Amino acid sequence: MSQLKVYNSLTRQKEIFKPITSGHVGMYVCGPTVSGESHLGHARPYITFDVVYRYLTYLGNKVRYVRNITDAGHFEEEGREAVDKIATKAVLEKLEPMELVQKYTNLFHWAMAQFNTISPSIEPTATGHIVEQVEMIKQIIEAGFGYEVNGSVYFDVKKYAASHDYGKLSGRVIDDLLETTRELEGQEEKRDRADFALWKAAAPEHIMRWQSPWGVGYPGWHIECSAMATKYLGAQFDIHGGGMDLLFPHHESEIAQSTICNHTAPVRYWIHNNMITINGRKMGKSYNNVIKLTELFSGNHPILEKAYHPMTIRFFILQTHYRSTLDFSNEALQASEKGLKRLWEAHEKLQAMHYEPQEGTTDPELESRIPKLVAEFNEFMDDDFSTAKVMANMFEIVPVINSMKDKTIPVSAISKQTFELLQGSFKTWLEDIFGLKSVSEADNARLQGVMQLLIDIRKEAKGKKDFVTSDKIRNQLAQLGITLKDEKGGDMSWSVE
RNA sequence: GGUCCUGUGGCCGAGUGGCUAGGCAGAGCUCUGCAAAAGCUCCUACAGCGGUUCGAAUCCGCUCGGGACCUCCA
Repeated sequence: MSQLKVYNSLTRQKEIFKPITSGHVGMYVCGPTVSGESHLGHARPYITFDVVYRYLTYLGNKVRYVRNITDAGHFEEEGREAVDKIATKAVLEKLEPMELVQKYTNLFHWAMAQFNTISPSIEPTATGHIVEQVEMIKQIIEAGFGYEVNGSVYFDVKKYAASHDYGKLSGRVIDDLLETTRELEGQEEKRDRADFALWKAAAPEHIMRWQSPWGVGYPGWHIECSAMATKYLGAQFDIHGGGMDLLFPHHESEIAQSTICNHTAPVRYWIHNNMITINGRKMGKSYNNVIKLTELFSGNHPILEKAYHPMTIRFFILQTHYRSTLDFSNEALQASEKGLKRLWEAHEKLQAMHYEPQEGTTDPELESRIPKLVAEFNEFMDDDFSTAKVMANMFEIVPVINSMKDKTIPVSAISKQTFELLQGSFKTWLEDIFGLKSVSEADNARLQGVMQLLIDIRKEAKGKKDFVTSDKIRNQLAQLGITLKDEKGGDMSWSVE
């Protein structure tokens, strides 16, 4: 049994994964800001870490998976005015802030269910942890690393950097940060350009506001994750995940805050997924190239040639290593769609198959190759979650399964033991670890009964060489989006578009 | 401007210095009443130029592309 190795952004190398407490894993993943609809880019981390979660569980760990909901507006600087994203949007849509947040939270949960992701163990909200955040800020001030100006509190990065390595995670050099030529507005209050807000005083028109020792305001951008991760996972925990774009300043600042409060580095393994790009460019609001998940599922977007099933997206994401960029295109997605169909149909055939021993039919080549390919599933996954390589191995096995189904290879070409290994592994890996499920809407007993009837009639017609009737059945079903296939040996199978 | 990543066949994408990943598309064949599916075979690429090495897509250097972060961002 090989050991799980993960690429740690902090050390920039693959390390053997060892949880702090053997058999238990604490994992925190940065969740969505529910001020708007999630898009394709957001799907990547949640699917990636869903598989990480599933795999760690499969390895026998008890995993506490915490993923926050950011429902308190994060600080956004637009021109001179500091505007709270959620508050602004709420005014536009004429909704109560919490109403808006609820709407998008529900939508997010719906999308995650479409992707068949497992719900986190704890899904804390920022608004539900204002007290914890205030407490943490107090601690930072007491420790001498925070200062108050006009009702806002900032983190003193320069002071922190004197005794700690600020920039360790993101590879940033503090002096470079200070020298940045970029002109930023609304920074007059800060002692230093590199400082970041822990608490912001709320302007009168700001709707989301809470009482604090420094006046009415709202929490800064990074503090919620520090506070909630500490609360639910402790001063130090195993894994912190999120998109690469959060490395700086978000995660870097999180480390600084938590280190001051908890006197220890908060995270053992930082895991970051890469971006989904479109025409080589990161998908993001600022680039105006966003495809929302609802649009993706419905096909209702000018870029989209058709609707894409959530499982196609999931498969598409898992066919690439999580640390590589993944470029969106209709062509690529349609390739995934077809690939997944082939793989899944083979999987279903395999599960429905029965082993029949037959003397002298064993194929030594297959008998040695299949277990090897299956054993590599674990090896590849242990190598920093190489889902793409596991998929590749599965595709190598697909022709064998199809041939067995068509009886061009006897099932007994492999031993019963190997057959059961294969059957079990496909189920475990595709369904439990990769979290894929059937795309078909055919899981309906009544429809299955109707189809069986049509198949029986068609078989009779074919038996009488009445091809007019048999073609009529097949053609009209095709028009309804149901594909009927004649198989070797006279059987027929069907699938819904 | 600073820091970092990256450039693989028609497309998408794995790739640990030596043993042609895989998917999609394309071509041929087999099976088949036809169709679809499936099976078999073919298509063997690593931006360019140098260097290290017995041997480089993989290491080093330079050049040229592309991107991310430095500002909300998955």
